[in-house]
Amino acid sequence: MNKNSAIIRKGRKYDQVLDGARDLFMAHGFESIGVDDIARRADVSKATLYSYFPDKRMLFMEVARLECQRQAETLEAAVDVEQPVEVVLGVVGRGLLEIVLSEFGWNMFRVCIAEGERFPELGQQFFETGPKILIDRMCAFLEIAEARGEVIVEDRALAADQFPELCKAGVFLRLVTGVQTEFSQDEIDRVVDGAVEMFMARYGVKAG
Amino acid sequence: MNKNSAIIRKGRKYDQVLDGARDLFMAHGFESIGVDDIARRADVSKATLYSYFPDKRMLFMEVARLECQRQAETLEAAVDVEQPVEVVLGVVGRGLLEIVLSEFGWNMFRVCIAEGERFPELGQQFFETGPKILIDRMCAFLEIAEARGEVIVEDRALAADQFPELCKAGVFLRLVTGVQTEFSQDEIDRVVDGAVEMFMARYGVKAG
DNA sequence: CTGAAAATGAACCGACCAGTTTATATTCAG
DNA sequence: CTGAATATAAACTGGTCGGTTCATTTTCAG
Repeated sequence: MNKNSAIIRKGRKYDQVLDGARDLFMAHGFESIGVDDIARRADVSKATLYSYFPDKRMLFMEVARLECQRQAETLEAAVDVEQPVEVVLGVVGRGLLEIVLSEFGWNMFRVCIAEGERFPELGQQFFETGPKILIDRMCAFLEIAEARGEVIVEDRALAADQFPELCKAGVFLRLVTGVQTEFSQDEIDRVVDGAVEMFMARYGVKAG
Repeated sequence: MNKNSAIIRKGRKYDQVLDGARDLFMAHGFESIGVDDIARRADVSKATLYSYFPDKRMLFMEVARLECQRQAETLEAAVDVEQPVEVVLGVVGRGLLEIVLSEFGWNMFRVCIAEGERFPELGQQFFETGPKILIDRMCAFLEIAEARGEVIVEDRALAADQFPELCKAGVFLRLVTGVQTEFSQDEIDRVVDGAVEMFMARYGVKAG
């Protein structure tokens, strides 16, 4: 047996636990899932679970960290900065909405907010490993686009905050309040296209 | 003693309970507050409390309903639709941010999301009595403004969703994740003014 | 003053759940 | 084969909290 595996991961069933936890947490949030549920789902004893993770929170944070990372990488891979601004924004917007509307995005958000005062580290970790990355990339991209003469942005940080928010217009609030839980591709296109149009109207350099 | 008061309100200490509940819920959210805490704060016995409200949820929903109503009225009173669009939007934006950043707004939101799956009615009630009202008024105002020739808005519902979202750019996410909890007037002005500028760039009718 | 309605408080119930312990069983390297 | 490391099941602890009950006291209209 390869010695590295024992060093890198702390035991044979480490990933099993993580996978089970991810499934349940992402589907039902944090509080409504018991440690017993996770152990059962992961086909692992509770004692084993606690031999890997000090407590439920830490387990959740690890799940969240990994999942955020995965989502960020997926979105980033879909972007080609060589494309015109409108195209890039469209891709980013649609990708963002996909995350926001996914089981993961929704539950991640829910837990961050719900548990905000009981463990604040989570919300901050989420922001740093999720939205923050998007905003940073957005800033960098706007700089490139400005160098290409496609846009003029005085306050880049503000613009980078505005676009993602614009993409969630109408969708996010209805989602989190439970007023609407399913969104058609048409609805998504309408809001993303609307966001791109608005963004370009404000920052785009006129044709020519 | 006036007979109506007995009919309208169900007992002498009804308001006492409501007030105590509001204070605690708005300051600490839903789950972290116990029914015993509320009874103690309201100077009322637990049994009395339960003689007015069937359970903790219903108590919270009533508190939420009243508070939403109050906030909506305050914001509405501050608006003068006779003013130019830019001015009205500025007032609305600043008023909205004040609500969002307040103890009430923040906790209201938190609870809606946190308890979303345990009692969905709350989120929906919140949406209907809060954001929905703003959006509706916004639509109506855009129609008026368009009649005055100040703006041209093809998709009014979308625009009415976009503006409030734009006002929260950068602020909301940092707030709920706990990354930033205090916002200076300068920061608020920057984002609201940015929102108005962007909105006018997209929908405003050029000078003249 | 009086009697019904309202309020009290304190004990109590039952459910839930994170985390621990223990005695037993399985795995696997050497 | 052996023994140390790891895993297991299940019982147990300790605490929280929503909601109920009831015998007693307070309030207040008529």
